[in-house]
Amino acid sequence: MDQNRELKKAGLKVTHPRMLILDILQDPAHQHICADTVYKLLLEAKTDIGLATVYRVLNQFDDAGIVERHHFEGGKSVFELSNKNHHDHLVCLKCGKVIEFEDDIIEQCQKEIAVKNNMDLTHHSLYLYGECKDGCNENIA
Amino acid sequence: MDQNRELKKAGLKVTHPRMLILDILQDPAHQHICADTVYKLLLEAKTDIGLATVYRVLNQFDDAGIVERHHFEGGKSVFELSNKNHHDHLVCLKCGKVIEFEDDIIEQCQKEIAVKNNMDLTHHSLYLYGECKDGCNENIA
DNA sequence: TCGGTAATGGTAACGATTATCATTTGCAAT
DNA sequence: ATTGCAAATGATAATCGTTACCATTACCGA
Repeated sequence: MDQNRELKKAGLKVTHPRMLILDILQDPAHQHICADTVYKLLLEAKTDIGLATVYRVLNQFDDAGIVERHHFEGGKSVFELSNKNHHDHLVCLKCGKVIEFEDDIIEQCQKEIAVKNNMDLTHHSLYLYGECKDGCNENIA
Repeated sequence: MDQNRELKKAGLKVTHPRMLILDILQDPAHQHICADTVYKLLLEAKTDIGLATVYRVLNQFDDAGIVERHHFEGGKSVFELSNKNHHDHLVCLKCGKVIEFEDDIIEQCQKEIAVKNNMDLTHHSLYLYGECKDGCNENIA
């Protein structure tokens, strides 16, 4: 069991809810997922995990660095596994599609801006919003 | 009256609450202000404008393009007058200070990324978070 | 297997924001 | 100036995402 080790490494006890939530996060179909959707998926899977636990576990995963939290427009947090390279996001406001991208030049500029303004940079959030030119199904995910 | 024209141009009736809120937004001391703070200032000014009206008016100003809405970390919206050049924000997580900056290179990169991914860019949000190296009073505004 | 601590689920509570609705106000036409 | 009516307002209930609380349950080392 791989999740097993992942949880222990983070100092978290291996419990049923945490395993199931990690499963969902690891499913490529569920990138950038919100707490509510995780909860719905757990319900559909006929488990009886409470919404409070979903929020708690996602927060713990965030604290442990297992997931990253994002604030896209809309007011709710979305999470993604943090086992990939740093990247930013391009979000389609029509269909909800999320494209990940990396841009070294932007990263470099940000560092310079922080230095210029006498700040220690801890993190940043960059979201580009737009509309797919084609292949957009108009359904917000 | 300057506000008068500003409101009419936006197709908004000139009312007491809207004038007062516009006053507050135009005060350089109140850049990046949240709805709650606007309401508190109105209370201190011995007016009897309701919180609902504050939210309503800020939304109308946003729709009319009079203000811009930002989502800094912390979950609440902050507003600033949009009568200045486009810029992004650098936020100190210790003292709450907000520094505005412009970076043409970053802007250019963003456009290229959108093109590369076949998206029409409508807007973006870029926030840099960090800590002042000095002169930071540790009080969240 | 047992025991204690940590984790859980249900639900109440919370903060930010919006909806509802009866009352008041701006303002165009008189 | 006066009137009429749609638009705006204020009080408050309701909503949404999230957290707090607390009695019960589940991990896991001894």
